[in-house]
This record gives sequence, C-alpha cells and structure tokens, in this order.
Amino acid sequence: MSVLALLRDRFAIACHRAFGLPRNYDPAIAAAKDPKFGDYQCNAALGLAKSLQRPPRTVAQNIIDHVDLGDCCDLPELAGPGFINVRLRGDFVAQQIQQMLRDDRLGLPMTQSPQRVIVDFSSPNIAKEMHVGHLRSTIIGDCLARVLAYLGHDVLRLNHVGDWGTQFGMLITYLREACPEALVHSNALELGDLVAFYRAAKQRFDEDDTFRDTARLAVVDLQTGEAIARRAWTLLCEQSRREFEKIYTLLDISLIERGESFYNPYLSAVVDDLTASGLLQQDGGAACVFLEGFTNKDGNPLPLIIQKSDGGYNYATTDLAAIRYRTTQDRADRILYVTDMGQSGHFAQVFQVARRAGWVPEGVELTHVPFGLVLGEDGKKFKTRSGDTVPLKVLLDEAIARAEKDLRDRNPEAATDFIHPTAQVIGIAAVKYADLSQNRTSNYLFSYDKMLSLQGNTAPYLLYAYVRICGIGRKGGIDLETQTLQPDQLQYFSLREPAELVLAKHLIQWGETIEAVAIELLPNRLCQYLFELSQKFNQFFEQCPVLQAEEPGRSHRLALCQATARTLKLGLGLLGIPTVAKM
RNA sequence: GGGGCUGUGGCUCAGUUGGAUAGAGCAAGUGCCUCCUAAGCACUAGGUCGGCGGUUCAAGUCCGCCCAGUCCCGCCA
Repeated sequence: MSVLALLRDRFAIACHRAFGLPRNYDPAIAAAKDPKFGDYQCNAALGLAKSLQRPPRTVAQNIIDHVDLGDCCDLPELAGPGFINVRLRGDFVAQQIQQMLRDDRLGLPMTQSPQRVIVDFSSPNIAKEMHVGHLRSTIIGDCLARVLAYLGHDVLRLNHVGDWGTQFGMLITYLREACPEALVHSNALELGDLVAFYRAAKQRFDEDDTFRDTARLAVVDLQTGEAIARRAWTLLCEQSRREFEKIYTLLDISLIERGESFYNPYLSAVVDDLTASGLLQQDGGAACVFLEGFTNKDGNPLPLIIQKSDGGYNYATTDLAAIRYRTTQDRADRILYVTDMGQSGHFAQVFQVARRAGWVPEGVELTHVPFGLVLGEDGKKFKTRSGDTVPLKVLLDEAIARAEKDLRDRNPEAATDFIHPTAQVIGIAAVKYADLSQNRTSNYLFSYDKMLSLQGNTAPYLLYAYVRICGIGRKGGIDLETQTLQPDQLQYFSLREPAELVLAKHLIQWGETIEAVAIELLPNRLCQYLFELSQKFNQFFEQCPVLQAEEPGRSHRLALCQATARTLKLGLGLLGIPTVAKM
C-alpha cells in the first residue's frame, strides 16, 4: 500500500470516529508542497467546517485527536486556517525502503482488477513517410501501454495503419502511368519514391477530373477484390511496412499491425445494423447518422457520414466497425486512441454513434488520448527549411549523430564499440524523453539542442544519475543490479543525513506515481518523478560519500543507491528508455 | 457562424480533488573538483498566472463575457 493510500485510510477512519462520516470518506490527502509543512497534508477540515457548522481549526483538532499514526508519523500538526501537517518518521521511511528492496516490483502490487486494454497508437499511413506526428503517438502510446501492462492489465497494442481508402486508388492509377513496375515487384521502389509519387498523385487527383474518376474506379476495384488492384495494393503495403519496421526497431516499439483494411469485411454490417436500428438516414445521397449536440453552420444537426453517395465507406465507418470488433472479438474493457487533438471531434462523434447503436457494452470505456502538435523552434509546424515534413528516420539519425559527437568530445579515448551503442541510446532517449516530459495535451516545441542538453529535465540528466550509481558499484566491487543487500546489514537501517531522508521519502512515492500515470494517462507525471529522483540522488551524492562511509552507514547508503538505481531503471523502462552503465 | 485546445518570469514548461508565500529547467550572475563520472552541486536575481466580472472561508485551477493564437466543422484520414 502506498503511503498516500495509507494516510488516506487512517484519516478516513479518524473522520469516521470524529464525525460519523462514511469509512470511505475522502479526507483530501495531498503531498505537501513545501517541506516546511511536512511530507503530507490533510485538508479535510477546511471542507468539513461548513457542513459541521464548526470552525475549521476545531474540526482539524478533532481529526487530529482521532487519527492513529503512531507507527508512521510524528504527531500531526494543526497549521494555518485548518491544515493538518504530517511528517513521516525516519524509521518508518527506512522500513518502507527495505520493503521496496525486498520486492521485484519495488513495492507496487499488480492491480486487483485487471482489464483488457487496447491501445491504438502510432498508425502511420501506407505510402507515406512517418513524421513527427506519428512520433508523438508512437512514443506516448508505447509508454501508456507499458505502464498499463506493468500494472497487470492485459494490453493489446494495435497499429491502425492507414492502408485503405481513396489514396490507394489515386496512387495505383498514377503508378500505372509513371512506374508500372512498382505494382508488380515488391522492391521496385524506395519509400521516398513512393512518397514523391503519392504527392504527384494527390496533385493530379485535385486538379484533373478524369484522373479523379479513374482513381475512384480503382478504389472500387480494390474494394471488390479485383486481382490486379489487390496485388498492387499488397505490394505497396509491403514496401511501406519494411520502412516502418526500421523505425520501430530503432525505437524498440512492438505493435500488432491491424490496419483499416482489416475491418473491411465488417463495414456492411455497420450500415445494416444502423439501418435496422433506425439511426441511419439518407441525406444528399449519403447515408448518415445525425448527431446530438453537433450542429452545422445553419444550426441543424450535423451528420456523420457512414456510407458515401458513391457507395464507399469512410473512416467513421471503419472506426465503428473497429469498436464492434474490439468489444466483441477482442473483449476489450477499455480502448485508448492515441491520436492528435485535431481528431477529438471525430472521436466524440464516432463514440456517440457507437453508444446510441448499443455497441458499447456496460462498463466499457472508450477514450481519446489526444496530444498537441510538434512545432519547430520558430513556433510553427515542424518542417524543414524548404517546408517539407521531416522523415522520422532522418530526425532520429540526427539526434543520434549529435549525441555521438557530444560523447566523443567528452570521451576522446573511448572505443567506437562503446561510443556507437551508447550514442544510440542517448539520442533515442533524448527524443523520447523530450516528448514524454511535457503534458501531452499542449503543443510541443521540438529542439535538438534542448533535448540533448546535458543539464535540466532531459534524458541525459537522468541517464547520468544512473551512471553515477553504476560508478559507485564498479568502484566498490558491488553489483547493485543483482546483489541484494543482506537483511542483517539493514537491521538498524537509519537515515541520519537530511539528504538521505529526502531521497528515501521520494523513493517511496514510486507506487502512487505510477498509479496516477495509469489513471490520468499522463507520462509527464512519471518524467517529473524521475527527474526529481535524479536531482535528489545528485544532492545525496554530493553530500553523502557512500563507499568511504563507516558501517553501518555505508550499507544504508548502498541500499539507497540500489533502490534509486532500480527505480530509475524501471521508471525509464516504462518510458521506453533503456539505461547505460557508462556515458 | 459553431466547437475544441492553448495563454503562467527573457525562453521552454510543471502546477494533482479549488487549499498555506505560484514551482522547475534553460539563459544571466557568484561560488565549489586532493574526494564514488563537474553531463554535477550550492547560492543570487527574475511573476498583476491574457483581461474583466462572478461563485467560495479560499481561485492559476470552477462559471460567464471579452482579447490573442491554433486546430476541427457532409461525402480525406
């Protein structure tokens, strides 16, 4: 049980005893914002004062009189208008650290109520290059999937790739003229060529009516399963998939590809069932569901188009079919869609129709997990100087190259077989961490210089804290990763130095932090925790020599090092970032 | 026209359920390597939380209006 949960429980009991409130009353426990207010505070009295018709300080005193914290805290203090400040006792903290060290999970239990969770993320488009927008979805989605799986949920990671629709008719039609080999051989084209063809095809589609009609016919061919079109489509997908795999390997992301085309066989049933339930209406030749709470320019209900006037389906149809498949076949309890903020309207609409159609079983949660745009250092959409989107491969290689240069400057003697893999870890870590460390809902300013900076809230700073601990282990001949400290060495475990206690108190907040990330779906909370952990470790490192300390203090400090190292490694791991022993 | 999101030191951002004197990092300035990696640590300076009103014992946080930026709004995804 986390310290937060423990205190919540104790204060709920106190409120029950003092005022007859329910046992599960939420006593408003929060981590103290300032160390001078202790470690945690109970703010229940301020809220209760009104309903109890008593002054808040009296209420607070009443709670203090009834709370039982003898095993874990000093006497609670009444402060200000009615705050109750609580300070953890050193021996209690030490005992919690020992518990962490005895447990592979650092004291964080698996969830009592595991769910089947689908995380729908990354989702690049076939025949297009992955760009920074996919990077955010990929990194954030992967992190959330890792955290939920770690807590014991059954996570299905789905890559809902854009492998179907109008763009293929367009592309196939164009390639028939421009590069027919690409429709027959799987390795005729590089993805870069494909992207260029796509762009040209799009231009023709927008400008040339005849081309547009031919392209639409090609889509119909594809949808009816016509052999030549189908083969061309398969080849295009294969060529793209090879490129995607390179990126996923580099980023250490695992995903199950289940693109839009997968739901093709289920689309007509969506239309049939919506017709049967009376939700579907014909309007201007298209089959639509009119939405509640969405209006168009004239104030009339906005339609969600399920079937186009040409008989084709669109992405709303696919998403509805996917919801049905995921709730019935995959038996999902929770579905997370990690896509950019711009799609929030679309998901609100699709979710509404799915609910009204009765396709979302009781207790199943559909959540759009939105994120903001990636901006360049000029504050505008991230592009090259010439205005092109930056391919992800280029961006990642650049980060690695910069990390490598830095590493060589600092370690001129080092061998390439050290520099190369280390630079790769640091470069990728920097990109991932820069993204994850910001609240995902806001736009994010992409800057190589900032993410690779050696100071501040960056991946290199955290990695360095870990490296320092490894250094202590090396120097002392102690393998902190595997060698657990003997219980008798910890028997009189005590934390005398302020820096020891500050570090230890932060370490024991690990569990409540991860639980908060899983509820709020905000990886930046985990980043914040790890950054503060690294800061507190560095302060401890400055103030408290470990190896030269006398026993039993030496063992106690080694225990703190071990707990910090394991927490950093596990925490970074949940962000999708590996550690290094030297840098 | 409707809707979403954003607005917090020079810059980039945190800010949990409404709680005490709004926090970091960068940049700037000053110290600290005989010592486990100085990619570090300590200290200084910097704020009308876009504006106005409201709710509340208490508002950066909730509500209303306004301003600025940005994204979305029937047959693209």
